[in-house]
Amino acid sequence: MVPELAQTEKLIKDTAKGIFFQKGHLSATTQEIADAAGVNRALIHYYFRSREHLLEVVFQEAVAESRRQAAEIFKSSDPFKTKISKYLDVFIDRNINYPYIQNFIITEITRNPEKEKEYFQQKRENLTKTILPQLTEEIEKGNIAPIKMEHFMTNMMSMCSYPLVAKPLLQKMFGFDEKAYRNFLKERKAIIYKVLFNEEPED
Amino acid sequence: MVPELAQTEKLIKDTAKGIFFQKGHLSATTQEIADAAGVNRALIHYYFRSREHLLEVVFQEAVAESRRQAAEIFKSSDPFKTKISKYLDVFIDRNINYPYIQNFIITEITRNPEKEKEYFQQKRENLTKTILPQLTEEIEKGNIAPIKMEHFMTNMMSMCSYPLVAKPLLQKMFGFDEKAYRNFLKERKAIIYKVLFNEEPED
Amino acid sequence: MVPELAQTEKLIKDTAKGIFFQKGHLSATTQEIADAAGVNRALIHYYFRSREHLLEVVFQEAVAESRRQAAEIFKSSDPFKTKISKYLDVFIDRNINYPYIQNFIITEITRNPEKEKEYFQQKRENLTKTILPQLTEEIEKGNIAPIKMEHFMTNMMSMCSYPLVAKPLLQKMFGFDEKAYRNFLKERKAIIYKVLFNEEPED
Amino acid sequence: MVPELAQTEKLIKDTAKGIFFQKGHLSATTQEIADAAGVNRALIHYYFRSREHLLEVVFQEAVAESRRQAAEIFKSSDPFKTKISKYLDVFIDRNINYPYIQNFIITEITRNPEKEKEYFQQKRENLTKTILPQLTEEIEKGNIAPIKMEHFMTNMMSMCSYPLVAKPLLQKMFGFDEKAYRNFLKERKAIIYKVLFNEEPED
DNA sequence: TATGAATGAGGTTTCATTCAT
DNA sequence: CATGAATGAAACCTCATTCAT
Repeated sequence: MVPELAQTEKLIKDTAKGIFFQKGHLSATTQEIADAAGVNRALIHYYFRSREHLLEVVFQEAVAESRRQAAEIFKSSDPFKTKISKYLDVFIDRNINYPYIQNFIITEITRNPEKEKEYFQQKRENLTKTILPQLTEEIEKGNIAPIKMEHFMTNMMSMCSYPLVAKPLLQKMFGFDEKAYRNFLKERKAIIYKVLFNEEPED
Repeated sequence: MVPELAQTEKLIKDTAKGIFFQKGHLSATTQEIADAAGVNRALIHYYFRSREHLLEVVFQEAVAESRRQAAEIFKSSDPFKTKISKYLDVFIDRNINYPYIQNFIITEITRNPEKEKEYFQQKRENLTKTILPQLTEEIEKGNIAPIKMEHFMTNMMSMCSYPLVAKPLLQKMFGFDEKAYRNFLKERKAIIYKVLFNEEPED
Repeated sequence: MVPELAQTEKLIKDTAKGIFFQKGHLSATTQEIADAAGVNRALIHYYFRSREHLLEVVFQEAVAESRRQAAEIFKSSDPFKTKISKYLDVFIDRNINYPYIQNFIITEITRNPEKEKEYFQQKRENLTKTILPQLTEEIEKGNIAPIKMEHFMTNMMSMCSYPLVAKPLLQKMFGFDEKAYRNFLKERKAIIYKVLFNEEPED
Repeated sequence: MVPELAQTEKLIKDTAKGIFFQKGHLSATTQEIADAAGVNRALIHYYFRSREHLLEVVFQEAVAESRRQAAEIFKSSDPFKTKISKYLDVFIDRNINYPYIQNFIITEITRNPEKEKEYFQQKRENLTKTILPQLTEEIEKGNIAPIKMEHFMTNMMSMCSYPLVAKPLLQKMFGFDEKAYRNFLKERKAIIYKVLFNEEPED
């Protein structure tokens, strides 16, 4: 009730982030968000103008750091396998807290394939100009078993994202509680590395 | 204009199946479905009582055959790797036509984790009573590299489902048109087998 | 309660017409219109999609006949004064039933001057190509006292429209009830003619 | 940033006056007014209690001088035609700067006919006790063609007010820019006099 | 079996207004 | 004086669903 230095905007953002990306309730109502944050519904519009804009803000904030880290990793001069290893680490560590961001991305792209056009443009360039040559080189050196880039990437993304996207399904299926599931996700870093390269990761 | 007796129910079902599971428009309105089927919106309620029930019916119909086939495969006396190989074949061939069924399953379980309780109960039993012993046996025989059952299953499910769930995303990223994407999915049968077992499939 | 052959759409239109253009309540709510018509508010959207569209439909319907009649009068081969006389007759007779249409037009043009652009384009052409030459001719013949076309038109429009636009104001000021006001408006036909041409109208 | 003591109230009033009565945006939001004045929205309520009250204040201020001048004119011992001539002069000169005040008056009276009851009471008395005898006298003297007081007043008010009320409409129709329109309005003083009395004004 | 009409519940958004500092 | 924050009321619109024929 006592507003402290515009904390409320952050409160709303954090609440929304929790509902959208931790609980996975992407269709949450402004009323639900307001209730969860303990504020008046109109306040959401006061700070964020529209539900859509709130979602956008919250999403960008949630992925900004991930993307920055990923870019940094792939710009480095590390060997290819090290890059992948670091990427797995960062990807899982960050998404473990917001498991449903991946669902959101998928849902958005399905609903509106033109959204984030420029992002995909850039991503595609990265793939052909950065990943592809490095992967090819490793294959030629005999360090990696021959595989098309698209399948390699799909394998990696699948094994990283699906356990997030399908979290409740796998939890139910394996009987994992929250803690066990977090642990399971952490284990996957090494598992995925091993499956991709058929060898144990270094550390 | 004169519908052949009771064909309309099927028409609605097929139309809904297409919109929901082929086009991936899970939030489609009854009006949209009715329009696509060329029927009056009220007919949907006449035949299916509610939007929710229609979705349920259409879903069950779409997965029934898959589940039957899967059950049959795992009940057989084939060697484990053969079972997996057959399963990959069946799973991809069936889901290639309804790529968004996996999204629906995930969405539903996320929204309401208690849904399909008995199905998961049974699935979990299958895992511990059927898959786990067979996998353990193969590992002991040295046919498969040591791996926890949960990771093995997650690897397999991830690499099967994610390319369906995230179809538009991968299409954009790789620049695949519809035909190329279908082809890509078919190739994955062998790819997944190889990644799981580190050896080429037999046929 | 017993719907008779889609009368309801007409009922809503007529009710809206009454509220908007007879009572002059241009800011009437969809709820108010629905209440006045005795229907559910959503029905208004069922038939007319949006409040704006309803207003548009109702407006066009209300002015269509007026415009047709006016066009006919000015296309005829009558002498200029006869045309004006007929126009006064038609304008007042029609607007007496929907006095607030003039307010609506003014409000709309004020709010959005680009609306009905093409209508004004045409109106302006009419003025310079049709009215101006005829008025000039009459002046040269000595039938009308010299006056700029713009002032002539403004005089006429003012004396026709203002008593509609400012109906309640004049009613209050003169102490006229509804019947007296209608009568007053009818009298104005001759008055305006006389003021414009400084002579009695023929009939 | 440091406002000169109590200038803000005037700033808000002037801004509101401009928006309401010069730009004709009668439905302007408190936010819009605050933005235009460069002040916080809450200040409007601090000084004026409510949007409605601000409008009232601004309106009264805008018409006070006009009414004072009009009263003075009609209280004088000038001949009737002189009075009218002076009134036209004053009315147009004042309203040329606030063209939309007339719209506001009309809108208000339409919305709530009981508003300004006492003002109309008095106006009506003026008409019967002051204007009517003078007009009658002039008619009997043969200085003015016979006409009912109500029509005379309506003619005059129409020709004065309508060009203000319908400013954008006439501007569009005649293709007048702002300057041309002001000029047009000034010309109308003589035009109206001539139409009312069928003779040129003296000066 | 089929349909046009009708409804109620609920969602987003806007706005004047008030509060607390 | 001035302001950012907060609120309640109300507006528009959409949708699944039901009704009456």
